[in-house]
Amino acid sequence: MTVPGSAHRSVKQRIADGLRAGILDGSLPAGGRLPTEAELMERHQVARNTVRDALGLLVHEGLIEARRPLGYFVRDRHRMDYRPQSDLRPRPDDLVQDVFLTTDFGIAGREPSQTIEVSIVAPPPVVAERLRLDAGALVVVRRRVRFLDGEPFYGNDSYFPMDVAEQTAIMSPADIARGANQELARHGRVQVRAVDEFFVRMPTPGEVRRLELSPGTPVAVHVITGFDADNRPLRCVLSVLPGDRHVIVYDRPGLSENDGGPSG
Amino acid sequence: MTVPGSAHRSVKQRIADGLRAGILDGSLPAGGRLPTEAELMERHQVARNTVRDALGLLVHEGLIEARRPLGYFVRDRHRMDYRPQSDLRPRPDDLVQDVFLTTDFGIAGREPSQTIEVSIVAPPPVVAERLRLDAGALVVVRRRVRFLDGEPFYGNDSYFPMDVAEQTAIMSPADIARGANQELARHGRVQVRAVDEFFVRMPTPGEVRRLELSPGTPVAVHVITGFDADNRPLRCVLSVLPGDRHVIVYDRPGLSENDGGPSG
DNA sequence: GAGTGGTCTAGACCACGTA
DNA sequence: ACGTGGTCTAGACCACTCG
Repeated sequence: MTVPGSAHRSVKQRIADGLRAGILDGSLPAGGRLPTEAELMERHQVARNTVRDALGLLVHEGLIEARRPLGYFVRDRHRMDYRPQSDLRPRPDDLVQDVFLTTDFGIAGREPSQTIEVSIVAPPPVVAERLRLDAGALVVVRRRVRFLDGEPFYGNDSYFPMDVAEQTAIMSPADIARGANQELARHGRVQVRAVDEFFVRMPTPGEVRRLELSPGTPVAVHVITGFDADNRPLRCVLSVLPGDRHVIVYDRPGLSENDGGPSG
Repeated sequence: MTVPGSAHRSVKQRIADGLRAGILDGSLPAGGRLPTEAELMERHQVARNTVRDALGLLVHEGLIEARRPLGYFVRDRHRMDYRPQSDLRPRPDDLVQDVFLTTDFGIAGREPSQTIEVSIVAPPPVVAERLRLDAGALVVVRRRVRFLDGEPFYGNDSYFPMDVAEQTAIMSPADIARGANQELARHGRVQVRAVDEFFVRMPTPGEVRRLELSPGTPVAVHVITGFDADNRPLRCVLSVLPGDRHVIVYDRPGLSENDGGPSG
């Protein structure tokens, strides 16, 4: 068709707009089923590929997902909180509860589990940079996936320079009894400072498989670099958090003038 | 075709795999041009739509973008840091510089600018919750977009309950001289605590327009809720950070046992 | 088995910025 | 003007899984 005066929205855009509006205003509730492709073809009198293009927009916006052969469904989000600062101070759970009454923070009743796999590898560039490693240097990595009721919750890969990890329990593919920090401290490597970074991006195909991500699900990558008193990097932890399952929470005293903002 | 023994990868997947590998190993460098659709059709002996499906995968992974009529290009990322805690303590720029030698944190030489627009609206649900507003209650919102060299850098919307904002400079569509916190404090509303939350999701079409986002670019939504000494919410700030332009950095003392982790 | 979405083909015309 | 990607059509066959 290509109606000239149709507000510069293509057919697939207008089909997507209608469905999106229904999702946002609640007339298509979370978990609800959308019309089938055939129904949308009939309703809008267009070819199947046009309908699929429209649905593809919503899939990549993270609003819907296809469950073949049941149809398309409005995605439902049950996000859990992730607290990077949890070791710094006690969690003011009472206050948070009070503040966010309607948010689902529940973890109760869900069975946690994890897989751990220890290996010696060439580090990815992001890790090599932060650990200040020479090209070709190897690292010990503890690759972990944490699950809740069998559903992957996040990936957590800890990288250690070889000289830091050797002769410690870090090399063992089991949970570290008192945590990696105390294990390192027992060997004279005390971490006194950390830098946290968050990147936001679309997942790699490997992450999609490992964390069972639906299309349209971005991830936050939380990179923690720990340093000793001499400012030498001791470890680098790379957590991959699916965006549809987490909210990252910091609680802090202070004024917090609007946003922090960019700096250079 | 549907070759049975082809490792369960579809044709479009295999075309995408080849291009992705080239991007990741550097043989297709950032900023470089990909083959045209016609060239890929010829090379792989497939229909145009199949080629487009393959390229669509990479577009939605955020790896490439189309610049019509020039072709597809490998996306280049120049991410700037965003420091939510910048008002809490001086930035240890010296240390950070030392740690991340190769990351581009430069803001120098780029001309900042912003647009501000003040209005009274019904708050979005996420804000109404955090401000503990009754249904139907209105808020004052200062909607801001910050630019660097004319390129949208992030959106920053500050919401205030009506009773907090009225009679203050917040209602004026100009920059607030000493910042909103001091302006509120001048009126007896002192913020003593804040909770930070980060959500990761795909942008809405409105955000895509406002921030000029390419397809495959997720956003981090930084929600700050500020409280006074009586634990009453004073303000809620919603920053929308394009994932291709930012890295969020926290610097903190302490042990930071691996990751914090989920809590309930 | 029936019906869903997933993949692929082979065409057509359009919109747009570069040159 | 040209070549690029963007949109749309009208078909075909396949893979999957629910009932």
